[in-house]
Amino acid sequence: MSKAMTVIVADDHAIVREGLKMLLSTMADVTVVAEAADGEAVQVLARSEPADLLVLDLGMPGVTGIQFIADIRAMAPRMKILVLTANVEPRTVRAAIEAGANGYLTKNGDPAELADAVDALRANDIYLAQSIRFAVSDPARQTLPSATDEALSPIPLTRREMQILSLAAQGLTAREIAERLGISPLTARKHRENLMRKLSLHSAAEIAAYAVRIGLPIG
Amino acid sequence: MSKAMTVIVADDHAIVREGLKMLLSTMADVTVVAEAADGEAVQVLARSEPADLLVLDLGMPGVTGIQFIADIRAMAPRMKILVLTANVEPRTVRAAIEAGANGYLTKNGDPAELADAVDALRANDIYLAQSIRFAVSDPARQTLPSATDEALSPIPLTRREMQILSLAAQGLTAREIAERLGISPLTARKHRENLMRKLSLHSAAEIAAYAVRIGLPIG
DNA sequence: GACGAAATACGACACCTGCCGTATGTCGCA
DNA sequence: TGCGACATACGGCAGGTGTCGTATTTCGTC
Repeated sequence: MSKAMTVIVADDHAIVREGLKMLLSTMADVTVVAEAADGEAVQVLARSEPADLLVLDLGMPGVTGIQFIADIRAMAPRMKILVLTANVEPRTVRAAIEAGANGYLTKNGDPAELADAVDALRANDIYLAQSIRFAVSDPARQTLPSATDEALSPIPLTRREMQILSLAAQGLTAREIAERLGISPLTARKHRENLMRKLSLHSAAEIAAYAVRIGLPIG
Repeated sequence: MSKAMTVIVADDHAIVREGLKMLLSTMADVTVVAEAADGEAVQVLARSEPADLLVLDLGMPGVTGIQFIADIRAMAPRMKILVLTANVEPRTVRAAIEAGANGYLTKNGDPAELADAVDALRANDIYLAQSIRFAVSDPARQTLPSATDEALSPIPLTRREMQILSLAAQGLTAREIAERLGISPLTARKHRENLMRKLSLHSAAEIAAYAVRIGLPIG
């Protein structure tokens, strides 16, 4: 019927990309036209050759969380974004959708859901993995994402805080972080302090555990 | 020529399993006969229905590192073990091989390596991913793994150290750990010190990241 | 141009950490 | 019986952390 749907596959693991490509290629009217291994490649593709669909692993290097989705959404407003990640924190799911993602799959889910998700997105629906559907379906949030922004907002971190989170997660001290970013150790410390308050974390260990769990780039 | 090679695919992400199965099914004489999503399932399969090959993701829940490989090797001595992980620490690669793994692939590597690795293992060779080959090829380690045990052995932790690792990973201080275990804070501290030396970790953050990455129960 | 958000920067204080010692009791195994 | 591994326990010291302040500059947006 309609012409083939073009897809960009973005995941830092080549083996996972290959698996996704094979899974997608079994679907009718789906063509994988490009792949990306880091956030920058995704941005370049979104700007120069946006496809109909982007399958995006949130744990990639250079993909600093939710803000990245909003950036891609801004670059390629008509491209569907299907987030694929191991992360199942309700907060992140909500935030991803509000930032402009059209679907959210977990790596633990039934692989058949990938096909369902692609179909749903093709029909301009939003698709959430079975296992996390409850997270967004609570009655207080039935309104369209475009409406409420400031309500229970998904703890937005600033760009700087995102950087500090990533570096602190690697066990770097405030001084080391400051050196890498070319700022004062006291400033690095203050950024960390702020992000810890936002995320309700209380130690370096909790920062690291949190970062690994949400699949932040650790390298 | 020969009969088909039976394979068990073990990864906690269903989508990755599915991708691996598709990749493997494109190879001649390879049949995926089972899959597992956690360490326990792998052990059950190894005991009851060992296959010719186990493709094992080291990052799975219940797969507590190197010791797990040795256990599987003991349960099914004739089953080839192909380790697949994002981890590229030379130490881990060496330890995995010494514990009885027959191959080591990284998730970042060229997917074509999977076929190469399967072929190599079928021919009773050991296969290492291109990107990490240097790690084990240093001349000082050319001896057979069966010979040297005490040398750089695969980092055994005592029961107590395991407990402390788990608690420290949650961000607990020495005092809090001591309270939970009913021992002196100074003793808890010493246990932590010892396990850190064994694992070459140097901060609470690294402990937490390590624990989450190897899938320790996080409480 | 005015306002707010973000980024920058500094200080103080109690506490914890990572690293270095040492020492004693228990238990298994050769 | 004795050796070695493990668990227990204590202390010092330099440095880092977590939490509380305050203050200036830069930047986007209304």
